[in-house]
Amino acid sequence: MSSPAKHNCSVCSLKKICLPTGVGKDELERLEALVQDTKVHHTSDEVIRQESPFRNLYAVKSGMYKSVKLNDLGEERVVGFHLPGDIIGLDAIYTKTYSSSLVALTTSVLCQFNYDQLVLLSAKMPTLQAQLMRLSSKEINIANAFQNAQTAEQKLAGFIHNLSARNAERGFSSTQLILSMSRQDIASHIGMAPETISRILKQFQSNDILIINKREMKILDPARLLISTGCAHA
Amino acid sequence: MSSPAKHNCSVCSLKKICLPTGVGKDELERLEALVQDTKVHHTSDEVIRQESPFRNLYAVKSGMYKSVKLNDLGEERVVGFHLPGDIIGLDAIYTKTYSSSLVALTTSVLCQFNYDQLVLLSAKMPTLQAQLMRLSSKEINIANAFQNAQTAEQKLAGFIHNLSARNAERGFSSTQLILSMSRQDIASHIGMAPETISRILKQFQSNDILIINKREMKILDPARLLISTGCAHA
DNA sequence: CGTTCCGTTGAATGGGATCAACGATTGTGG
DNA sequence: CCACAATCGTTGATCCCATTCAACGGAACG
Repeated sequence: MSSPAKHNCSVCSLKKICLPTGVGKDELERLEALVQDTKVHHTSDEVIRQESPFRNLYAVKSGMYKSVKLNDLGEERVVGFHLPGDIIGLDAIYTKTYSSSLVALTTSVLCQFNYDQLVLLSAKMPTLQAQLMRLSSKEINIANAFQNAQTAEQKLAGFIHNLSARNAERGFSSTQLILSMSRQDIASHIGMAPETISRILKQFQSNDILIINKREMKILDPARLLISTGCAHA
Repeated sequence: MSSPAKHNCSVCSLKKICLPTGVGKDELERLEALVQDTKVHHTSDEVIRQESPFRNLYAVKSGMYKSVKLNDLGEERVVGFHLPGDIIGLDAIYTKTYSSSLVALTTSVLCQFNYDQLVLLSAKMPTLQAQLMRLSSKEINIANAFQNAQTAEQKLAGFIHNLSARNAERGFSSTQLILSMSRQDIASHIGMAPETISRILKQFQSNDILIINKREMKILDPARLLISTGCAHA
Protein backbone atom coordinates (compact mmCIF):
# COMPACT_ATOMS: atom_id res chain seq x y z
CA MET A 1 0.00 0.00 0.00
CA SER A 2 2.79 2.44 0.72
CA SER A 3 6.54 2.65 0.69
CA PRO A 4 9.01 5.14 2.18
CA ALA A 5 10.48 7.95 0.11
CA LYS A 6 12.98 10.73 0.59
CA HIS A 7 11.85 14.13 1.73
CA ASN A 8 13.42 17.55 1.74
CA CYS A 9 11.35 20.70 2.20
CA SER A 10 14.26 22.94 1.15
CA VAL A 11 14.25 21.67 -2.41
CA CYS A 12 10.50 21.01 -2.60
CA SER A 13 8.86 23.11 -5.30
CA LEU A 14 5.79 23.48 -3.12
CA LYS A 15 7.39 25.31 -0.21
CA LYS A 16 5.81 28.55 -1.43
CA ILE A 17 2.29 27.33 -0.61
CA CYS A 18 2.92 24.51 1.88
CA LEU A 19 3.81 24.59 5.56
CA PRO A 20 7.31 26.10 5.16
CA THR A 21 5.96 29.34 3.67
CA GLY A 22 7.54 32.26 5.48
CA VAL A 23 9.81 30.02 7.51
CA GLY A 24 13.50 31.03 7.52
CA LYS A 25 16.27 28.90 6.05
CA ASP A 26 17.78 27.71 9.31
CA GLU A 27 14.38 27.10 10.82
CA LEU A 28 13.41 25.05 7.82
CA GLU A 29 15.79 22.32 8.86
CA ARG A 30 14.00 21.94 12.16
CA LEU A 31 10.68 21.65 10.37
CA GLU A 32 12.15 19.14 7.98
CA ALA A 33 13.44 17.02 10.83
CA LEU A 34 9.85 16.80 11.99
CA VAL A 35 8.60 15.07 8.87
CA GLN A 36 8.28 11.55 10.13
CA ASP A 37 7.43 9.83 6.94
CA THR A 38 6.97 10.44 3.29
CA LYS A 39 5.02 7.67 1.69
CA VAL A 40 4.06 6.67 -1.82
CA HIS A 41 0.48 5.57 -2.38
CA HIS A 42 -1.32 4.09 -5.34
CA THR A 43 -4.78 4.52 -6.79
CA SER A 44 -7.55 3.61 -4.31
CA ASP A 45 -5.18 3.28 -1.34
CA GLU A 46 -6.91 4.40 1.85
CA VAL A 47 -4.43 6.55 3.75
CA ILE A 48 -6.64 7.81 6.57
CA ARG A 49 -9.64 6.00 7.99
CA GLN A 50 -12.61 8.18 8.96
CA GLU A 51 -13.13 8.40 12.75
CA SER A 52 -9.56 7.32 13.53
CA PRO A 53 -7.83 9.47 16.17
CA PHE A 54 -6.16 12.66 14.96
CA ARG A 55 -2.40 12.67 15.33
CA ASN A 56 -0.88 14.01 12.13
CA LEU A 57 -1.29 16.70 9.56
CA TYR A 58 -0.38 15.67 6.02
CA ALA A 59 0.94 17.58 3.06
CA VAL A 60 0.45 16.39 -0.50
CA LYS A 61 3.83 16.21 -2.22
CA SER A 62 2.59 14.92 -5.56
CA GLY A 63 -0.45 13.32 -7.16
CA MET A 64 -4.00 13.76 -5.89
CA TYR A 65 -6.15 12.53 -3.03
CA LYS A 66 -9.86 12.72 -2.20
CA SER A 67 -11.57 13.02 1.17
CA VAL A 68 -14.63 10.82 1.51
CA LYS A 69 -17.21 11.11 4.25
CA LEU A 70 -19.61 8.33 5.16
CA ASN A 71 -22.78 9.31 7.02
CA ASP A 72 -24.90 7.23 9.38
CA LEU A 73 -27.04 6.05 6.49
CA GLY A 74 -24.05 4.58 4.70
CA GLU A 75 -24.10 7.22 1.96
CA GLU A 76 -20.72 8.33 0.69
CA ARG A 77 -19.83 11.90 -0.15
CA VAL A 78 -16.62 13.32 -1.55
CA VAL A 79 -15.89 16.38 0.59
CA GLY A 80 -12.74 17.49 -1.20
CA PHE A 81 -9.86 16.90 -3.57
CA HIS A 82 -6.29 17.58 -2.49
CA LEU A 83 -3.55 18.85 -4.79
CA PRO A 84 0.19 19.06 -4.18
CA GLY A 85 0.96 21.52 -1.39
CA ASP A 86 -2.44 21.09 0.27
CA ILE A 87 -2.47 20.45 4.00
CA ILE A 88 -4.83 17.70 5.12
CA GLY A 89 -6.32 17.24 8.57
CA LEU A 90 -6.76 20.82 9.81
CA ASP A 91 -10.45 20.16 10.44
CA ALA A 92 -9.55 17.28 12.79
CA ILE A 93 -7.73 19.56 15.27
CA TYR A 94 -11.12 20.49 16.70
CA THR A 95 -12.90 17.15 16.44
CA LYS A 96 -9.82 15.11 17.54
CA THR A 97 -10.77 12.42 15.02
CA TYR A 98 -10.54 12.55 11.24
CA SER A 99 -13.93 13.51 9.85
CA SER A 100 -13.38 11.72 6.54
CA SER A 101 -11.30 9.02 4.91
CA LEU A 102 -8.43 9.92 2.62
CA VAL A 103 -8.00 7.99 -0.62
CA ALA A 104 -5.30 8.31 -3.30
CA LEU A 105 -6.69 9.03 -6.78
CA THR A 106 -3.45 8.25 -8.56
CA THR A 107 0.14 7.42 -7.63
CA SER A 108 0.78 10.08 -5.00
CA VAL A 109 3.16 11.07 -2.23
CA LEU A 110 2.28 12.42 1.19
CA CYS A 111 4.41 14.07 3.90
CA GLN A 112 3.43 13.43 7.50
CA PHE A 113 3.73 15.87 10.41
CA ASN A 114 2.96 14.97 14.01
CA TYR A 115 0.65 17.73 15.21
CA ASP A 116 1.83 17.85 18.82
CA GLN A 117 5.42 18.25 17.70
CA LEU A 118 4.33 20.85 15.18
CA VAL A 119 2.65 22.83 17.95
CA LEU A 120 5.76 22.65 20.13
CA LEU A 121 7.91 23.81 17.25
CA SER A 122 5.55 26.61 16.27
CA ALA A 123 5.68 27.95 19.84
CA LYS A 124 9.33 28.72 19.12
CA MET A 125 8.80 29.75 15.50
CA PRO A 126 6.33 32.61 15.03
CA THR A 127 6.55 32.27 11.25
CA LEU A 128 5.42 28.65 11.43
CA GLN A 129 2.61 29.57 13.77
CA ALA A 130 1.51 32.31 11.40
CA GLN A 131 1.54 29.92 8.46
CA LEU A 132 -0.54 27.36 10.37
CA MET A 133 -3.18 30.02 11.04
CA ARG A 134 -3.03 31.22 7.44
CA LEU A 135 -3.51 27.70 6.09
CA SER A 136 -6.35 27.05 8.50
CA SER A 137 -7.94 30.32 7.44
CA LYS A 138 -7.48 29.36 3.79
CA GLU A 139 -9.29 26.10 4.44
CA ILE A 140 -12.30 28.04 5.73
CA ASN A 141 -12.39 29.99 2.49
CA ILE A 142 -12.15 26.81 0.43
CA ALA A 143 -15.02 25.24 2.35
CA ASN A 144 -17.18 28.32 1.75
CA ALA A 145 -16.28 28.65 -1.92
CA PHE A 146 -19.04 26.53 -3.43
CA GLN A 147 -21.92 28.16 -1.62
CA ASN A 148 -22.69 30.55 -4.44
CA ALA A 149 -23.66 28.07 -7.14
CA GLN A 150 -27.38 27.54 -7.72
CA THR A 151 -27.73 25.65 -11.00
CA ALA A 152 -25.90 22.53 -12.13
CA GLU A 153 -24.05 24.57 -14.75
CA GLN A 154 -22.80 27.01 -12.12
CA LYS A 155 -21.71 24.21 -9.82
CA LEU A 156 -19.70 22.41 -12.46
CA ALA A 157 -18.22 25.61 -13.91
CA GLY A 158 -17.26 26.65 -10.40
CA PHE A 159 -15.59 23.32 -9.78
CA ILE A 160 -13.54 23.48 -12.97
CA HIS A 161 -12.64 27.13 -12.43
CA ASN A 162 -11.52 26.35 -8.90
CA LEU A 163 -9.40 23.42 -10.04
CA SER A 164 -7.86 25.61 -12.72
CA ALA A 165 -7.04 28.36 -10.21
CA ARG A 166 -5.48 25.92 -7.77
CA ASN A 167 -3.39 24.46 -10.58
CA ALA A 168 -2.16 27.94 -11.50
CA GLU A 169 -1.34 28.65 -7.86
CA ARG A 170 1.05 25.69 -7.98
CA GLY A 171 2.74 26.78 -11.14
CA PHE A 172 0.90 24.22 -13.27
CA SER A 173 -1.17 25.02 -16.32
CA SER A 174 -4.47 26.74 -15.65
CA THR A 175 -5.95 25.58 -18.96
CA GLN A 176 -4.66 22.03 -19.25
CA LEU A 177 -6.17 19.91 -16.50
CA ILE A 178 -5.95 16.22 -15.70
CA LEU A 179 -9.05 15.03 -13.88
CA SER A 180 -7.61 12.29 -11.70
CA MET A 181 -11.05 11.72 -10.21
CA SER A 182 -14.01 9.96 -11.82
CA ARG A 183 -17.16 11.75 -12.99
CA GLN A 184 -18.92 10.12 -10.06
CA ASP A 185 -16.44 11.64 -7.64
CA ILE A 186 -17.02 15.07 -9.15
CA ALA A 187 -20.79 14.53 -9.03
CA SER A 188 -20.65 13.46 -5.41
CA HIS A 189 -18.47 16.43 -4.50
CA ILE A 190 -20.66 19.13 -6.03
CA GLY A 191 -23.93 17.39 -5.23
CA MET A 192 -25.41 16.30 -8.54
CA ALA A 193 -25.96 13.19 -10.66
CA PRO A 194 -23.09 11.85 -12.79
CA GLU A 195 -25.39 11.92 -15.81
CA THR A 196 -25.80 15.66 -15.40
CA ILE A 197 -22.01 16.10 -15.30
CA SER A 198 -21.84 14.36 -18.64
CA ARG A 199 -24.54 16.47 -20.19
CA ILE A 200 -23.17 19.80 -19.00
CA LEU A 201 -19.62 18.96 -20.05
CA LYS A 202 -21.06 18.22 -23.47
CA GLN A 203 -22.81 21.58 -23.41
CA PHE A 204 -19.56 23.35 -22.47
CA GLN A 205 -17.86 21.61 -25.38
CA SER A 206 -20.49 22.56 -27.95
CA ASN A 207 -20.16 26.14 -26.70
CA ASP A 208 -16.40 25.97 -27.26
CA ILE A 209 -15.70 26.75 -23.62
CA LEU A 210 -13.56 23.63 -23.25
CA ILE A 211 -12.51 20.36 -24.85
CA ILE A 212 -12.50 17.14 -22.91
CA ASN A 213 -11.03 13.79 -23.86
CA LYS A 214 -11.49 11.08 -21.25
CA ARG A 215 -9.91 12.75 -18.24
CA GLU A 216 -7.85 15.36 -20.04
CA MET A 217 -9.45 18.78 -20.17
CA LYS A 218 -8.40 21.85 -22.10
CA ILE A 219 -10.06 25.11 -21.18
CA LEU A 220 -10.51 27.23 -24.30
CA ASP A 221 -12.39 30.20 -22.90
CA PRO A 222 -11.62 30.87 -19.22
CA ALA A 223 -13.63 34.10 -19.32
CA ARG A 224 -16.85 32.41 -20.38
CA LEU A 225 -16.19 29.60 -17.93
CA LEU A 226 -16.07 32.21 -15.18
CA ILE A 227 -19.33 33.71 -16.37
CA SER A 228 -20.89 30.25 -16.26
CA THR A 229 -20.06 30.04 -12.57
CA GLY A 230 -22.51 32.87 -11.92
CA CYS A 231 -19.85 34.76 -10.00
CA ALA A 232 -19.00 37.34 -12.64
CA HIS A 233 -20.64 39.30 -15.42
CA ALA A 234 -19.76 39.46 -19.09
CA MET B 1 -24.95 52.81 15.29
CA SER B 2 -22.92 51.60 18.24
CA SER B 3 -22.08 52.56 21.78
CA PRO B 4 -19.36 51.41 24.19
CA ALA B 5 -20.04 48.79 26.83
CA LYS B 6 -18.15 47.12 29.64
CA HIS B 7 -16.29 43.90 29.03
CA ASN B 8 -14.84 41.25 31.29
CA CYS B 9 -13.90 37.80 30.00
CA SER B 10 -13.51 36.43 33.54
CA VAL B 11 -17.17 36.76 34.33
CA CYS B 12 -18.43 36.13 30.77
CA SER B 13 -20.64 33.06 30.60
CA LEU B 14 -19.19 32.23 27.19
CA LYS B 15 -15.58 31.74 28.18
CA LYS B 16 -16.04 27.98 27.86
CA ILE B 17 -16.47 28.21 24.08
CA CYS B 18 -14.95 31.59 23.24
CA LEU B 19 -11.31 32.66 22.92
CA PRO B 20 -10.41 32.29 26.62
CA THR B 21 -11.05 28.53 26.61
CA GLY B 22 -8.09 26.77 28.19
CA VAL B 23 -6.43 30.03 29.14
CA GLY B 24 -5.28 30.27 32.77
CA LYS B 25 -6.66 32.75 35.27
CA ASP B 26 -3.68 35.09 35.37
CA GLU B 27 -3.25 34.93 31.61
CA LEU B 28 -6.90 35.79 31.16
CA GLU B 29 -6.25 39.31 32.41
CA ARG B 30 -3.73 39.88 29.65
CA LEU B 31 -6.22 38.68 27.07
CA GLU B 32 -8.88 40.88 28.59
CA ALA B 33 -6.62 43.90 28.39
CA LEU B 34 -6.43 43.25 24.66
CA VAL B 35 -10.15 43.70 24.07
CA GLN B 36 -10.17 47.13 22.59
CA ASP B 37 -13.83 47.71 22.38
CA THR B 38 -17.10 46.14 23.21
CA LYS B 39 -19.91 47.69 21.26
CA VAL B 40 -23.67 47.48 21.22
CA HIS B 41 -25.35 47.22 17.84
CA HIS B 42 -28.96 47.32 16.75
CA THR B 43 -30.96 45.51 14.09
CA SER B 44 -29.57 46.08 10.56
CA ASP B 45 -26.40 47.81 11.78
CA GLU B 46 -23.50 46.99 9.46
CA VAL B 47 -20.52 46.23 11.66
CA ILE B 48 -18.03 45.05 9.05
CA ARG B 49 -17.98 46.11 5.42
CA GLN B 50 -17.08 43.42 2.91
CA GLU B 51 -13.64 43.94 1.31
CA SER B 52 -12.44 46.24 4.09
CA PRO B 53 -8.95 45.41 5.37
CA PHE B 54 -8.67 42.73 8.03
CA ARG B 55 -7.48 43.99 11.38
CA ASN B 56 -9.64 42.47 14.09
CA LEU B 57 -11.27 39.27 15.14
CA TYR B 58 -14.64 39.66 16.83
CA ALA B 59 -16.47 37.60 19.40
CA VAL B 60 -20.24 37.71 19.77
CA LYS B 61 -21.10 38.54 23.37
CA SER B 62 -24.88 38.55 22.97
CA GLY B 63 -27.56 38.67 20.30
CA MET B 64 -27.07 37.46 16.74
CA TYR B 65 -25.30 38.60 13.59
CA LYS B 66 -25.34 37.45 9.96
CA SER B 67 -22.52 37.44 7.42
CA VAL B 68 -23.59 38.58 3.97
CA LYS B 69 -21.54 38.15 0.82
CA LEU B 70 -22.13 40.17 -2.34
CA ASN B 71 -20.81 38.70 -5.59
CA ASP B 72 -19.77 40.51 -8.76
CA LEU B 73 -23.30 40.23 -10.12
CA GLY B 74 -24.74 42.08 -7.14
CA GLU B 75 -26.43 39.00 -5.73
CA GLU B 76 -26.50 38.73 -1.96
CA ARG B 77 -25.94 35.55 -0.05
CA VAL B 78 -26.07 34.92 3.68
CA VAL B 79 -22.98 32.84 4.41
CA GLY B 80 -23.57 32.37 8.11
CA PHE B 81 -25.29 33.28 11.37
CA HIS B 82 -23.26 34.04 14.47
CA LEU B 83 -24.35 33.17 18.00
CA PRO B 84 -22.86 34.31 21.30
CA GLY B 85 -19.34 32.94 21.72
CA ASP B 86 -18.72 32.68 17.98
CA ILE B 87 -15.50 34.13 16.64
CA ILE B 88 -15.85 36.19 13.47
CA GLY B 89 -13.17 36.96 10.92
CA LEU B 90 -10.98 33.83 10.99
CA ASP B 91 -11.45 33.42 7.25
CA ALA B 92 -9.99 36.91 6.66
CA ILE B 93 -6.58 35.99 8.11
CA TYR B 94 -5.74 34.39 4.77
CA THR B 95 -7.43 36.84 2.43
CA LYS B 96 -6.38 39.93 4.44
CA THR B 97 -9.75 41.52 3.71
CA TYR B 98 -13.13 40.58 5.13
CA SER B 99 -14.90 38.31 2.66
CA SER B 100 -18.38 39.33 3.78
CA SER B 101 -20.26 42.08 5.56
CA LEU B 102 -21.44 41.62 9.12
CA VAL B 103 -24.93 42.76 10.05
CA ALA B 104 -26.68 42.69 13.44
CA LEU B 105 -29.98 40.76 13.41
CA THR B 106 -31.13 42.09 16.76
CA THR B 107 -29.71 44.18 19.59
CA SER B 108 -26.31 42.57 19.99
CA VAL B 109 -22.89 43.05 21.55
CA LEU B 110 -19.50 42.35 20.00
CA CYS B 111 -16.00 42.14 21.52
CA GLN B 112 -13.11 43.27 19.34
CA PHE B 113 -9.58 41.80 19.30
CA ASN B 114 -6.74 43.24 17.26
CA TYR B 115 -5.30 40.27 15.41
CA ASP B 116 -1.66 41.38 15.41
CA GLN B 117 -1.75 41.88 19.16
CA LEU B 118 -3.50 38.55 19.55
CA VAL B 119 -0.71 36.86 17.61
CA LEU B 120 1.95 38.53 19.76
CA LEU B 121 0.16 37.46 22.91
CA SER B 122 -0.40 33.90 21.67
CA ALA B 123 3.34 33.54 21.02
CA LYS B 124 3.75 33.83 24.78
CA MET B 125 0.62 31.86 25.64
CA PRO B 126 0.52 28.33 24.20
CA THR B 127 -3.01 27.84 25.51
CA LEU B 128 -4.25 30.85 23.56
CA GLN B 129 -2.46 29.68 20.44
CA ALA B 130 -4.02 26.25 20.82
CA GLN B 131 -7.48 27.76 21.19
CA LEU B 132 -7.00 29.91 18.08
CA MET B 133 -6.15 26.81 16.07
CA ARG B 134 -9.05 24.89 17.62
CA LEU B 135 -11.51 27.66 16.75
CA SER B 136 -10.17 27.92 13.24
CA SER B 137 -10.46 24.17 12.87
CA LYS B 138 -14.01 24.33 14.19
CA GLU B 139 -14.86 26.91 11.55
CA ILE B 140 -13.75 24.48 8.84
CA ASN B 141 -16.13 21.90 10.24
CA ILE B 142 -19.00 24.39 10.32
CA ALA B 143 -18.39 25.34 6.72
CA ASN B 144 -18.46 21.70 5.67
CA ALA B 145 -21.53 20.84 7.71
CA PHE B 146 -24.22 21.58 5.12
CA GLN B 147 -22.69 19.59 2.31
CA ASN B 148 -24.73 16.49 3.01
CA ALA B 149 -28.21 17.83 2.36
CA GLN B 150 -29.77 17.03 -1.02
CA THR B 151 -33.45 17.90 -0.79
CA ALA B 152 -35.05 21.08 0.52
CA GLU B 153 -36.42 19.16 3.49
CA GLN B 154 -32.93 17.92 4.41
CA LYS B 155 -31.44 21.38 4.08
CA LEU B 156 -33.99 23.04 6.32
CA ALA B 157 -34.00 20.21 8.87
CA GLY B 158 -30.22 20.38 8.93
CA PHE B 159 -30.30 24.11 9.49
CA ILE B 160 -32.74 23.85 12.40
CA HIS B 161 -30.90 20.90 13.91
CA ASN B 162 -27.62 22.80 13.69
CA LEU B 163 -29.11 25.89 15.30
CA SER B 164 -30.54 23.73 18.06
CA ALA B 165 -27.18 22.05 18.69
CA ARG B 166 -25.35 25.37 18.81
CA ASN B 167 -27.92 26.70 21.25
CA ALA B 168 -27.39 23.67 23.47
CA GLU B 169 -23.61 24.12 23.28
CA ARG B 170 -24.10 27.57 24.82
CA GLY B 171 -26.30 26.35 27.62
CA PHE B 172 -29.50 27.61 25.96
CA SER B 173 -32.54 25.51 25.19
CA SER B 174 -32.14 23.05 22.34
CA THR B 175 -35.88 22.89 21.73
CA GLN B 176 -36.96 26.48 22.19
CA LEU B 177 -35.44 28.63 19.44
CA ILE B 178 -35.78 32.28 18.54
CA LEU B 179 -35.19 32.85 14.85
CA SER B 180 -33.71 36.33 14.85
CA MET B 181 -33.31 36.13 11.08
CA SER B 182 -36.02 36.44 8.43
CA ARG B 183 -37.25 33.54 6.29
CA GLN B 184 -35.45 35.17 3.40
CA ASP B 185 -32.17 35.10 5.30
CA ILE B 186 -32.63 31.41 6.04
CA ALA B 187 -33.53 30.75 2.41
CA SER B 188 -30.49 32.64 1.18
CA HIS B 189 -28.23 30.81 3.61
CA ILE B 190 -29.29 27.29 2.71
CA GLY B 191 -29.85 28.04 -0.96
CA MET B 192 -33.57 27.82 -1.57
CA ALA B 193 -36.62 30.01 -2.17
CA PRO B 194 -38.34 31.62 0.82
CA GLU B 195 -41.65 30.14 -0.36
CA THR B 196 -40.19 26.67 0.02
CA ILE B 197 -39.10 27.47 3.57
CA SER B 198 -42.70 28.34 4.35
CA ARG B 199 -44.08 25.17 2.81
CA ILE B 200 -41.63 22.81 4.50
CA LEU B 201 -42.05 24.46 7.90
CA LYS B 202 -45.77 23.90 7.43
CA GLN B 203 -45.06 20.26 6.58
CA PHE B 204 -42.90 19.86 9.72
CA GLN B 205 -45.75 21.31 11.77
CA SER B 206 -48.42 19.02 10.36
CA ASN B 207 -46.08 16.09 11.12
CA ASP B 208 -45.80 17.29 14.73
CA ILE B 209 -42.04 17.66 14.44
CA LEU B 210 -42.19 21.28 15.57
CA ILE B 211 -44.45 24.25 16.27
CA ILE B 212 -43.66 27.67 14.91
CA ASN B 213 -45.24 31.01 15.75
CA LYS B 214 -43.77 33.95 13.90
CA ARG B 215 -40.13 33.62 14.85
CA GLU B 216 -40.51 31.44 17.91
CA MET B 217 -39.93 27.77 17.27
CA LYS B 218 -40.51 24.81 19.56
CA ILE B 219 -39.00 21.50 18.49
CA LEU B 220 -41.33 18.69 19.55
CA ASP B 221 -39.54 15.69 18.08
CA PRO B 222 -35.76 16.18 17.82
CA ALA B 223 -35.29 12.55 16.75
CA ARG B 224 -37.54 12.84 13.72
CA LEU B 225 -36.00 16.22 12.92
CA LEU B 226 -32.61 14.50 12.79
CA ILE B 227 -34.00 11.82 10.50
CA SER B 228 -35.33 14.55 8.22
CA THR B 229 -31.81 15.86 7.80
CA GLY B 230 -30.89 12.65 6.00
CA CYS B 231 -27.92 12.18 8.31
CA ALA B 232 -29.34 9.45 10.51
CA HIS B 233 -31.67 6.47 10.32
CA ALA B 234 -34.82 5.73 12.29
C1' DC C 1 -52.77 56.23 7.29
C1' DG C 2 -50.18 54.88 3.58
C1' DT C 3 -45.90 52.35 2.56
C1' DT C 4 -42.85 48.74 2.86
C1' DC C 5 -41.34 44.42 4.15
C1' DC C 6 -42.57 39.84 5.87
C1' DG C 7 -44.75 35.51 5.57
C1' DT C 8 -47.93 32.47 3.42
C1' DT C 9 -50.63 30.21 -0.20
C1' DG C 10 -51.87 28.83 -5.04
C1' DA C 11 -50.80 27.56 -9.93
C1' DA C 12 -47.67 26.77 -13.56
C1' DT C 13 -43.14 25.81 -15.30
C1' DG C 14 -38.77 23.71 -15.86
C1' DG C 15 -34.37 21.80 -14.44
C1' DG C 16 -32.17 18.01 -12.82
C1' DA C 17 -32.80 13.35 -10.84
C1' DT C 18 -34.07 8.87 -11.89
C1' DC C 19 -34.50 4.78 -14.55
C1' DA C 20 -32.82 2.23 -18.35
C1' DA C 21 -29.78 0.86 -21.86
C1' DC C 22 -25.37 0.65 -24.17
C1' DG C 23 -20.36 1.06 -25.73
C1' DA C 24 -15.82 1.57 -23.98
C1' DT C 25 -12.41 0.73 -20.76
C1' DT C 26 -10.21 -1.60 -17.10
C1' DG C 27 -9.15 -5.42 -14.50
C1' DT C 28 -9.22 -10.47 -13.35
C1' DG C 29 -8.47 -15.18 -13.38
C1' DG C 30 -8.27 -19.37 -15.91
C1' DC D 1 -3.68 -14.46 -24.03
C1' DC D 2 -8.36 -14.24 -23.95
C1' DA D 3 -13.07 -14.50 -21.95
C1' DC D 4 -15.56 -12.46 -18.55
C1' DA D 5 -16.94 -9.25 -15.12
C1' DA D 6 -17.08 -4.80 -13.34
C1' DT D 7 -16.73 -0.07 -13.55
C1' DC D 8 -16.91 4.15 -16.18
C1' DG D 9 -18.93 7.42 -19.17
C1' DT D 10 -22.61 8.66 -22.19
C1' DT D 11 -27.29 9.15 -24.07
C1' DG D 12 -32.42 8.88 -24.08
C1' DA D 13 -37.08 9.11 -21.81
C1' DT D 14 -39.78 10.12 -17.99
C1' DC D 15 -41.04 12.15 -13.72
C1' DC D 16 -41.01 14.97 -9.71
C1' DC D 17 -39.43 18.47 -6.69
C1' DA D 18 -38.43 23.11 -6.08
C1' DT D 19 -38.46 27.53 -8.34
C1' DT D 20 -41.01 31.07 -10.28
C1' DC D 21 -44.81 34.14 -10.82
C1' DA D 22 -48.74 36.03 -8.73
C1' DA D 23 -51.72 37.49 -5.14
C1' DC D 24 -52.93 38.60 -0.45
C1' DG D 25 -53.17 39.38 4.79
C1' DG D 26 -50.56 41.05 8.48
C1' DA D 27 -47.03 43.53 10.95
C1' DA D 28 -43.77 47.18 11.40
C1' DC D 29 -42.63 51.79 10.58
C1' DG D 30 -42.44 56.54 9.38
